[in-house]
Amino acid sequence: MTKAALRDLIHVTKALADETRVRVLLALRQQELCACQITALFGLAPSTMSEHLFLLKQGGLVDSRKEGRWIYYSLPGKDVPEAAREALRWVCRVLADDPRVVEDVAKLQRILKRDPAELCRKRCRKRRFCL
Amino acid sequence: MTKAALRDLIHVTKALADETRVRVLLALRQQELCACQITALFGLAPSTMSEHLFLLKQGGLVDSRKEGRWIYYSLPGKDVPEAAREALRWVCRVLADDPRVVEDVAKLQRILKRDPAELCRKRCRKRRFCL
DNA sequence: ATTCTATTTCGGTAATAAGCGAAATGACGA
DNA sequence: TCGTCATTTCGCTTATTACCGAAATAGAAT
Repeated sequence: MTKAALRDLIHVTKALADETRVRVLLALRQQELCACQITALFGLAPSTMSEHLFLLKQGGLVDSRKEGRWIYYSLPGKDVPEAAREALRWVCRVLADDPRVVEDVAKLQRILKRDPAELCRKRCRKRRFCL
Repeated sequence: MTKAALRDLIHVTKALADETRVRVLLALRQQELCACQITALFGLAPSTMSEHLFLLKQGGLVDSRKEGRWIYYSLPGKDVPEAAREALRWVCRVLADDPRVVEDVAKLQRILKRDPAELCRKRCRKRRFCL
């Protein structure tokens, strides 16, 4: 179809070849999340998570939307590139019941109850803040 | 479903996160191939290819069968693990028309015309033999 | 304008992975 | 048995990547 399907696919598989990144995708199933919420969910440095999100975006596995200072990430909509669409369905289906992913969802519920602004402040001031 | 779906899936995605390895999978669509044929196809050292094949096997993306001194690799049959089945269909479908993959198929035709024994001898004696 | 603040970019370190050649393994043939 | 040969394992080097903190960027609020 497209000319460089191989390169595109490798972008996708490299993006998926890291535990943190696939867990991010699973966390986005229900709603979009801002970068600080994702960062809080996994307890990594903001810079680290930013790089993970860049790789996901490069693979076409997430969309991002800027609103004020916040950047919201979400699973891609109808414009999802071909190489990524099936991969997303596959990953979400295979991992839906994985215990780690279930834990992540529970923790995410707690994070969503908090004010994102306050979350960010805590997160960015004192590093390694983890709910 | 299974307990450690996440670990299994990462094995699959890491196996797929390398250009050589996905090209090996595509080359196996039509027929099983022995290790020396695969090695000749890509022009890598036998030890390197052996490690690639190990990773593919670890991800459940190939089966292997020993016949005498030769080891034949093939796409997995009905016993393919859940984490790998859909991934295989996805990769093969997305890459079917990629120019590099098409080249590989053409080169593979030439390799299949040769006697595997002779191929192996050349390949293993003088390293970097490439058809 | 200046100060906060959410995110990204940069520089560096430690862990992981791809590549090779040499040596080990295991099966066949003389 | 002994050598031959296809493949794998091992030790090593180089390249890539995950991670961090510090600095840079960009948007909001004062």
